[in-house]
Amino acid sequence: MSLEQAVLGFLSYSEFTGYDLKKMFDDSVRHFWGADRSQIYRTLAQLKQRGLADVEVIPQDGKPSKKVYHITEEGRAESRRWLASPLPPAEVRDASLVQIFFSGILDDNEILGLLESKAAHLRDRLTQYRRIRVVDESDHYVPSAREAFFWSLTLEHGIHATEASLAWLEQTIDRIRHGEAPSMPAGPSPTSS
Amino acid sequence: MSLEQAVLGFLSYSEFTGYDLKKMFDDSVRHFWGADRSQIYRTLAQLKQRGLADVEVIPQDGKPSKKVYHITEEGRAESRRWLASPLPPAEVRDASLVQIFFSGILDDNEILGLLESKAAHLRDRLTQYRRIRVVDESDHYVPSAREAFFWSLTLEHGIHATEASLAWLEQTIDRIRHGEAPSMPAGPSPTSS
DNA sequence: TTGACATATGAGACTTATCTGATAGTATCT
DNA sequence: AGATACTATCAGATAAGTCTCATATGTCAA
Repeated sequence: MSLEQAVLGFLSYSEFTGYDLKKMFDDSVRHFWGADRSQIYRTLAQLKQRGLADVEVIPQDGKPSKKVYHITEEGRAESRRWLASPLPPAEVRDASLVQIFFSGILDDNEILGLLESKAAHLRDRLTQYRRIRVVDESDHYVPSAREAFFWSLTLEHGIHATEASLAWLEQTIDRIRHGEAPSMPAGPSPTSS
Repeated sequence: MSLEQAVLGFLSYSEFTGYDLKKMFDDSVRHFWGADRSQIYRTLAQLKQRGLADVEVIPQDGKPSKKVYHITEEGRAESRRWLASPLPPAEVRDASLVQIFFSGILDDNEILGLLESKAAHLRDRLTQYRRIRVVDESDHYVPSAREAFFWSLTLEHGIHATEASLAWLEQTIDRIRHGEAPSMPAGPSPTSS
């Protein structure tokens, strides 16, 4: 499971609590692997159970005690093993494409509206991506310039992929505007008999 | 849920059995929405329970009886409603990117090997996409040229998106080959100290 | 003072998806 | 005769992910 591996990856940089990890997920890998709080806490418990991480409970005054997780040697080995093993590419699972696939029953204007809304979403996403601060060594949890390089590669992937989808959408909108979508067959309709 | 909507979409073209639907999924929407046999049968049962589809049991000699599902008027209305409602874009969830994100602990050659393997996978995928027969009206279950147009749009999206990922990968491989990835800090290593 | 926000953890229920295998008959290949 | 594959359905287990709620305390602004 990749969530497990992502958590292990962060722990290989330094020790963290579930709370820290949630924040790190949110501002570094969320664009390709989101994680829920409950999920992170459960994953940490599992890692501990499998001997890939250790816990240290640190009581704090004023705040609830925190559980700091450390990676173990086995954890490090497991992470390295996974990082070096080839993975099949991710399966696409996109409800918007399901919508487009069956959208023939709508009329061109309705479809254009939908496509415009999808395009707007993607433009938003692009803006967000471009706003993500360029990670550099001054950043507190970037272990080294090497890590920063790979971190930024994944962001660039996000930008490239989103731009491609957007370009396809814009081209598609254009084609439909120019009447390229064949019209609905006369068939049985409420207005014809 | 989109699986429900995809099934409903097919049923709006014609009546089908679970078995038929499984095949249709596999050769038309699998590249953006895969479905398991169990999942399809369960979804059909739910659609029936919700009054969106009707069943007709047809005994066959030699083969087990089949259950042919028909869409109801409510089903048609529900499908139309969903198709016309804007959806948020799909969340990305890509284990390969998790791998790349943390791959700084590997050496450049190991990383290049991984990236090459990912590129090979994407090239395969592209070949498969390009081999998918261009849908046309001679095809038995294409309701009309209008549907065929939207079907092929989704395929084009797949091709564009895959090409973009591949281009990014190839560019990345090049950059790493040219030594752009900063080297690992000296740090504590088994050979130093 | 009330509510939002930040720190900090996690249980519990639910939904979604996948994997395995049971059932049952026919046809085709080796 | 035996193996494989196609037609046809679906239960059951597990895995993975989402959503809501509960607990506890401190700070800051409206």
